Amino acid sequence: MPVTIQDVARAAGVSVSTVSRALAAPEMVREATRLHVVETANRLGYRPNRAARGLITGKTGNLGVIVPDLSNPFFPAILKGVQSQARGADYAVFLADCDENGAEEAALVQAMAKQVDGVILCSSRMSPSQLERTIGTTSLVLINRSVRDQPVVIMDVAGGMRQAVDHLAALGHRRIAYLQGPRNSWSNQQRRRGLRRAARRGITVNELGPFAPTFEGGLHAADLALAEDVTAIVAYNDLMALGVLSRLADRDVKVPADVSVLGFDDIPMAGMATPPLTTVAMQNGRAGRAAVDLLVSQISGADAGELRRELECQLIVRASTATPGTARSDPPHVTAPVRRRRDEPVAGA
Amino acid sequence: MPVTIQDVARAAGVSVSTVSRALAAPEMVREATRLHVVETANRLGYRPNRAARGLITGKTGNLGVIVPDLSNPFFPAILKGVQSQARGADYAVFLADCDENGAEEAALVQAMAKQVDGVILCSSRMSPSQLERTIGTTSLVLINRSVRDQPVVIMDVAGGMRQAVDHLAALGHRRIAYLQGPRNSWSNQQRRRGLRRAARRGITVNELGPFAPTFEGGLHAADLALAEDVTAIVAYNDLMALGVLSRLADRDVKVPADVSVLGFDDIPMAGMATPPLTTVAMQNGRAGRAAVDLLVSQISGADAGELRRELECQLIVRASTATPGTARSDPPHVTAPVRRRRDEPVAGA
DNA sequence: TGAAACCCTGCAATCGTTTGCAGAATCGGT
DNA sequence: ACCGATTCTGCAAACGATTGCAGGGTTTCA
Repeated sequence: MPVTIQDVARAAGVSVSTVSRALAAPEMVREATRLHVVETANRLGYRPNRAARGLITGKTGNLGVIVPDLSNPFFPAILKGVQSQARGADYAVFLADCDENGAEEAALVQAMAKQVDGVILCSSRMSPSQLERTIGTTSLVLINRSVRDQPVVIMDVAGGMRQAVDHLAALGHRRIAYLQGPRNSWSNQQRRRGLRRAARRGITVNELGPFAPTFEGGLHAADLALAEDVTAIVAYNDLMALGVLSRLADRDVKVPADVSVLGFDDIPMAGMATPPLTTVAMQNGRAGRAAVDLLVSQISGADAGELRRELECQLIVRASTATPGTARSDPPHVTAPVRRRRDEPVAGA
Repeated sequence: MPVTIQDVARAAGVSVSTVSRALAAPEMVREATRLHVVETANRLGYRPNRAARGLITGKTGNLGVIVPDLSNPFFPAILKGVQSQARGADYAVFLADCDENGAEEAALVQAMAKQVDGVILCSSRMSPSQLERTIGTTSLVLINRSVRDQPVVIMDVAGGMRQAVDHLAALGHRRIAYLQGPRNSWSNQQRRRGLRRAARRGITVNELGPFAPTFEGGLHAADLALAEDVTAIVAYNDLMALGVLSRLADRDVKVPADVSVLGFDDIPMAGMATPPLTTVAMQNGRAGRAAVDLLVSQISGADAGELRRELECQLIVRASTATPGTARSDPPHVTAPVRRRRDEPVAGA
């Protein structure tokens, strides 16, 4: 039923080789025949069968993307970049969701390997040894994880965090709390790295947690943070920060008057919170596009392709940060802030 | 480099046909050889080349999904269902994002056609004529759109809306506002269909809008709704409802004391708002799985496969709805609610 | 022991393309 | 008009799998 190259050849009165060349290597066939062939092909609505082509060329024209969890808004944002860049480079993309499971992820790469020219791994959950074993199966590009001399796209999370610290320092904060996400995650480590800037700025950082990187995690963390003697709270991500905001509102702690709150990621909801959240934006779409570029250049054999693409993060200042004590009704040096000490009991989970 | 069926055949000391059969048609080969072949295949790490198989069988073992916009959280939720169900049925999935563009969507189906056994269209943006032309290109399953006798998965949005109306009626609301989304969208039409139940319940509905189906659209709509003489506001979706909540909070209108607010979709953020949003949940993951089932059964030629799968919606009652005037400090019959009349000027966009 | 019946296995064609090689066509120059 | 040099074009093999058909081996029964 579908129209093949044979049909076109017959209709155009030439051989299949000529059709193939007319479409793929225009300089090898006379202009007149080329036009004629192209016209016939269009008329019949011919589209080459990529599988057949792949069989002989060894290239499939596909690439794969594996994400840990589609319902985490972070990944669709990247995917969207991958999508459009891939389409531009005439690649189709296979998608798989590994459910946050490293073994599953490795298996998916294996399963995909034959059908794609390369795979993009977003925030890979594989263990180092799994990863090591996977390298070489097919071309790989990693996003948000760096390993050996594999091409990677990295978000400069530490840099983003440094911007956040500088921002808080400039506002006059001297004691801040950092609410950790999953302890050993790459992201959490990077954020902590950025926090080291604080010392040089004369800021003390209380690291709390780890907490679940969710709204609920934020609710949980908020109370603990309030019990510390800090003027600003930096959350592992926006979801947690939103939770913090919500809990603080419940407890009648004013943001940013009583305490400043910072998030990370700049999810769409961040700008819609009350108050709108100051946060660090990552360039997810860009990351996706960059990953495709890296992958394509790796595939096309240009071993001179760059190996590491680092993307800036950008602090987005909104309304959840201000100078400490700013709008407080009683000046801080007169009345102690309504904040509990560490050793006092704390309400809520 | 990759291990082919030939390698396995050579290593096992049999012909390629035997290998093929040992793996695909176990009953056609002696148990002993089968075991031997399977063992060698595993040892060499053989995985059949799906493209090659597809060439001869005509089946690719892939299926495609096209969504209008990955950054709309509605779609990843469906995708996740598609993903896991497809993996279970041993299909790989191609993903494409058509950027809300019907023509692009049609083109993508064409491009995919040769590489997949069927395509799932989520909330297709194609015009009826585009759709008509696309049908027949390949097997199709539509989600959230019904057409001719194509297999479809439908969310019973009208039913969900009826639950919402019944809920409000039971609470005692008599005048409600509906904030419309994109005027001619299928979803908007379905919601309005469900609203017709209101009449039978003695409820008057003021239809406002259309508005952008976004947080900002909700901000915009909130003021207009307040100007109406209503006790409850039903938004086209949660994002708008969140905007409404935010605007209402700014204007010191208490929810649900002064006015009840209802959303639609049950996005993750809905439960985290203050107050947590009463909304209608759709079974997105289920829809994705159902679509795969329909597609697979259609592909495998069972023309007896069902054609229409309707999924219930479920009202999730949280804290943004209550009896009208419930917690109002002054009883409504004493002091008129702080709500403007339609003809008064209204602040904000 | 021989033949029929049956079960396995191998041969070879096939799917739709690409591509090296050789042959056909065209062209220019004399 | 003939020859060599250039273009073009076609033939056929190859990619990795599946599958109809036929042949080889084993078994069974007389």
